[in-house]
Amino acid sequence: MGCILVRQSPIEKTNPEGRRRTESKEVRRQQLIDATIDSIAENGIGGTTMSTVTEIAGLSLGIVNFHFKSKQNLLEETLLFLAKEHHEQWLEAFDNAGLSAPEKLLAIVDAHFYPQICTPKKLAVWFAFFGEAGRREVYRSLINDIDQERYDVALRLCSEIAEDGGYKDIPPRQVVNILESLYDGIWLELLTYPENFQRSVARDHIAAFLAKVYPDHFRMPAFKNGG
Amino acid sequence: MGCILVRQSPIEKTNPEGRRRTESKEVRRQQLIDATIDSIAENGIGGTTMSTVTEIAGLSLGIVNFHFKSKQNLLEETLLFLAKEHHEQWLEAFDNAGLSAPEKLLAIVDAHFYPQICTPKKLAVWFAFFGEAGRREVYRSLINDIDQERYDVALRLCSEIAEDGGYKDIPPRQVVNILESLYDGIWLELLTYPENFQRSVARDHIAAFLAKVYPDHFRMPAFKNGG
DNA sequence: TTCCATTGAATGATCGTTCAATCAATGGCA
DNA sequence: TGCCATTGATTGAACGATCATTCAATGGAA
Repeated sequence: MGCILVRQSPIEKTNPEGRRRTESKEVRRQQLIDATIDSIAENGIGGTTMSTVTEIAGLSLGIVNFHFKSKQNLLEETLLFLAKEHHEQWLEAFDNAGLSAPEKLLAIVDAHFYPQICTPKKLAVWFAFFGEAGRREVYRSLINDIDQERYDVALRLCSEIAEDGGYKDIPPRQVVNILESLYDGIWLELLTYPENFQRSVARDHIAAFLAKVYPDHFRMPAFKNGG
Repeated sequence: MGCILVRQSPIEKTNPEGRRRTESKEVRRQQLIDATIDSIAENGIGGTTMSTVTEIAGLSLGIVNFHFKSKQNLLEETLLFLAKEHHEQWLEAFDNAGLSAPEKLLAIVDAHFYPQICTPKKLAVWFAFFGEAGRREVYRSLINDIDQERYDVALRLCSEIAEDGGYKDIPPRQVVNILESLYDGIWLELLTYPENFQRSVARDHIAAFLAKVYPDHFRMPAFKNGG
């Protein structure tokens, strides 16, 4: 969880438990963000306190207000971390995909179900933020730019596919709106009924939609019984 | 908001503001549930306190613990009220619809976007509950039976339609799963971007999906630019 | 007068935040 | 290298605010 990005200092001096007492700001901030994700997933935002976060991180109570302006700031940085992580993933998938528009679009879809992105823990945190009625505008404006880019790219791809295939009954914008709804809706199903769904099947549901809308450009996945 | 169900006592004696001081348990409970919906929509679950609820209801602080076992019990009764309200609506729509399976199914879809059900306030409350990570199991088991019925009915209808039309590429169960995901996902879009979507357009998105999956049984809605 | 709904002050618990004290790492100096 | 002063990270007790809940007192209906 972000540990890739942040270098741990070389082990020079360690306390009896093998942990350095002091670390760089960067390391501590990520450590606290990771602990916040764990705490929200387990206790919800309402049940997440400075105590739960610092206890999970194995640090002392006062340290959050040293590395973050406030608890609210810690929450916002946590949301931003998840948004950036997702953004990196789909952008990388997009770049590495084949050159055709369907391949590019399917890469974006698939990125939603990567093991690093689509974990029960992170889904719980996403919907914890989305569900915070009092601060929806704050959270939305935080990730708006990041989300907008994905929307725009998908719209461009769908327009190209629709043009190429002469698909006229559902305009590209509506296809993208349905796609975006499906991401969220299927994520919520995965979160609510984890025993009934697998990531791969969830992904196939979206692929099936695309195969129906753009039949000459996407292959219908094979569905077994159940799932 | 439920006011239809609960009779206000006849006005016999009123205080200077024109309100009776005492009311039946039934009236007070609904009054507090309505106030809870308002409070959650405005402040979130975390920001909803005994004070915010009783202030909105125009009652005194201590009254919630007189009519409900606890704050948590008030929250659960509120969720249950919304679930039952939704259940009533789609069941009535289902009964009043035409006899064919497509008509029945579309009635269930449409019920999700009734003005009484699909309000910004109530959507905010739904997702506030879904987002509560710490108590997801509690809330889920509360509404599970109610939701299961809709799922089963929809599955039966889709099976009938698939049989009738010889649709074989997406099994009925997967169609229903996608439908359920679309309800949630489109509700979330309506909640997050209320300025970009209208209820009727949101409903057409689902109708468009059905027209693609069961083309001989559902008509593709006409999409204008935008929306 | 009886009964029950209603009130709101009081209580104890828990929260976010502050900050003086403490600890460890680093750089300069001998 | 060995030693010390400086810097900055870390700790946790303390504080004030806010919360859910309790309950004795009050009000109104029958």
